[in-house]
Amino acid sequence: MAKAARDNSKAIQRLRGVKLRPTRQRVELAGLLFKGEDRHVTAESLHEEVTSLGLRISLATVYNTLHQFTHAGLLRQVIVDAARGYFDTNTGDHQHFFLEDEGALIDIPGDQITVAGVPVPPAGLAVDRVDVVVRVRRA
Amino acid sequence: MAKAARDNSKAIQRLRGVKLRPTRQRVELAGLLFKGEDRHVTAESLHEEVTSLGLRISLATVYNTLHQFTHAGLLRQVIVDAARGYFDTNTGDHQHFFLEDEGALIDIPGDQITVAGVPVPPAGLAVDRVDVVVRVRRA
DNA sequence: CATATAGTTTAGAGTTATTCTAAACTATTG
DNA sequence: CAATAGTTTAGAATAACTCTAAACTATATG
Repeated sequence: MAKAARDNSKAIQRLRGVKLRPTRQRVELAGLLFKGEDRHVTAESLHEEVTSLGLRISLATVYNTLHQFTHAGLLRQVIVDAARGYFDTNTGDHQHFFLEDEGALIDIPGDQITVAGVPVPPAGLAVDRVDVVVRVRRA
Repeated sequence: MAKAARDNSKAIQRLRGVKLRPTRQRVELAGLLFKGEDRHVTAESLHEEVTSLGLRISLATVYNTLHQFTHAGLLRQVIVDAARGYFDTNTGDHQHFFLEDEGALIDIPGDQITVAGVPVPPAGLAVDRVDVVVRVRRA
């Protein structure tokens, strides 16, 4: 029954669930990231968002937290751009459109794309993940 | 009938073919890149190779040249690692294994992998390329 | 074939994204 | 509520590029 807009109890639960101490910074970031629909952020974009909301979290902490969340399975890193790292709140099976002109990502549900014919990896190696990136630009 | 080992006439032909002046640096780099089988290089790795052969090409020129070759269609850039850019001498239709432990790439022939169900891109956008990266690590 | 010129190369400075470091801070435990 | 183990932070450091302006060179031209 707490005020919905600032209710961080879900974020705290989520952090406890993955054994991360619910510090003020982690709670605020988790609150932003997991509040609504799936999101794609970069460390800089998230830091700007945080700052524009009047919250105070250092950029280093944003980087640390994004990586901790990723290791904990709360986020997934998407590699589409050599210049910048993206983090995706959707950790399920899915793929991406990457809009090269504006550096934006759009999810493609995992049941929509099928990849067939992936060869057996060289001896001693196991497939970790198969990433599909559909690069699009202005027609 | 020139000495095979240092015969750069093919490299020069190739450069002329894409309207790039065959400077000493470009000829030497093209010679290394297109001499034999397909290769995957980073700017740093190629620069080290060049240097270890006693050739003298600045790192800036290696970067410039890799990009020029890419624009000319002689190379293709592969994005698999947030930290580093890879260039592939195989510009045809194909995909990659990425060995995460050692940062190496292995080609997967284009006729082996099939991607089905790619959705129509959002209005005004056209598919540029569909990249598949099979990330593998020690089993 | 000498030379003008447009294109190229380079060292080194600059930039950008990210990581490191060591000191200050804080959530949890007893 | 103090001890302590884990966190955060500013600022320095790093890594991978990119830029700049001056020196150089392939090619066209007289």
